[in-house]
Amino acid sequence: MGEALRTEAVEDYLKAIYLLESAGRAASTAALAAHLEVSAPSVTGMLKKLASLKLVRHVPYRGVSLTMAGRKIALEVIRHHRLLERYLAEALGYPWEKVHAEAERLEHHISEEFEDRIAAWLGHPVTDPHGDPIPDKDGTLPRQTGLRLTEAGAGEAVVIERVAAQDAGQLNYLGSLGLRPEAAVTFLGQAPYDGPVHVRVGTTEHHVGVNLARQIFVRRVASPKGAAA
Amino acid sequence: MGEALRTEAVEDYLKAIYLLESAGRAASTAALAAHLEVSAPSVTGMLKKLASLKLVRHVPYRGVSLTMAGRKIALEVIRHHRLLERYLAEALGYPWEKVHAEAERLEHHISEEFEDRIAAWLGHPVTDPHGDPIPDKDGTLPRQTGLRLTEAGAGEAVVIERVAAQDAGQLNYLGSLGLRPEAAVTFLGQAPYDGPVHVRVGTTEHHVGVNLARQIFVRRVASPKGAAA
DNA sequence: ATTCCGATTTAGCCGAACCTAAAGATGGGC
DNA sequence: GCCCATCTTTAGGTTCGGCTAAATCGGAAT
Repeated sequence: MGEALRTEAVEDYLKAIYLLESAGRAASTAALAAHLEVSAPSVTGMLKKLASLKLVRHVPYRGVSLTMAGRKIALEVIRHHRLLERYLAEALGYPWEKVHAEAERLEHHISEEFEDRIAAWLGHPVTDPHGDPIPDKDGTLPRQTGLRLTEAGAGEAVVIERVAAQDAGQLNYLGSLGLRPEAAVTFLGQAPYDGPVHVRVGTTEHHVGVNLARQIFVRRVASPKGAAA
Repeated sequence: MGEALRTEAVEDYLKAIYLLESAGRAASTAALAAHLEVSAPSVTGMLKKLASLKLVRHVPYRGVSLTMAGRKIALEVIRHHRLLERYLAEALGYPWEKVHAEAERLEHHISEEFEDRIAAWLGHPVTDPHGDPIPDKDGTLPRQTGLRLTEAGAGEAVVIERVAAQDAGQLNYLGSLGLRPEAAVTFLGQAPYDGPVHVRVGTTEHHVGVNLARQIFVRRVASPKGAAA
């Protein structure tokens, strides 16, 4: 006992709590209900169960936080998810906007052996196709250093590190523009009053709505070979 | 509605009924209970549900048979299972005695897109690693023509078509002897009183217990290049 | 300090799929 | 033709994870 309680629902809740926590947002009942598409009372009920299992700390009316044991499970599920996304993209040619849904289905059902085999096949990657870090088997995560594209200096050359958009249509659109992890782009600036963001990819310029652009995280690039003054 | 009822349990029952039917054995409550590792009353309950969904015909105290709708679902699940087995073996290097357990986990959770992509990757194979036929997308099955190894004529050259053993240890053993689908072997004969079966694989002879040998299905081979009188 | 609104929890319920214990059907042996 | 062992179903109950409706909490605004 202790392993028997790892139902799909339990794993889903722990993952959702982890993702909310790591996005800086509070893991409130309402946020979890929205994330998991269940009613608020269902969330309360499950949180009480998770607390009794010592997987979360639950302060009534104040939300939850993961215990070490809960975080461990969450990271295992996230590792499965992100490895699967990467595998689906690389081994089976899935377009990046479709990998999430399929990985979501499979993440609870793969064995440790499957996990190990796809990780080895992929060469133990550290990020998924969206640029999100893949937790190590022992639960350590590569540090994300990025800033938002919109926070770069005007005219600055950057490399896309991560695209946080979830919607398949948005991802497909960004992909068609070449705005995906590892792409080198130049942030040209932003029109006033939350206007569109101007960005150069290769030789073409694109305008991207602010809300979408804010989902793009980049890292500064040292100097794109001999470009410094 | 009509799709919503395809729970994992429903799919498992339909698959088990199909496999029992196609093995010639009656789909009795007891047989299903043994196969699915649940109690007999649980089976009765589910059969009533399946009957109300028009997926099986249930004559109380007489067992069940699949309707067309039920057979369709069973074949879809079996297609998933066998495609997965093949994919795990070929794409990820799983040994054949391990593919069954992993496919069992995943078969209910892959999307149609995943099914299509692995089928294409494999080149639309018609058998799984055990030699069992993979149903087509429209539900048609390649016909199995084989006879049991023990039914071949003494001294006859045959090709293994299918290995029906389920146990991982047995499969591992047979594999280590080279007794796997597509292997060309010669049936040398059988010791009296249900004694071991003698078979030649390549240049070496092996003795295999009758019960295990009876799980091996073969097809007669025309003439192994210039071997005829 | 009081009110009020939104967020949360409690209370009570449902369906799916399992279980055990007990009752009922079937069919083989005599 | 009857009896009995075996198989199957009925009866009643559990757990899990969801739901709605109603009560309650807590913080923001007056």
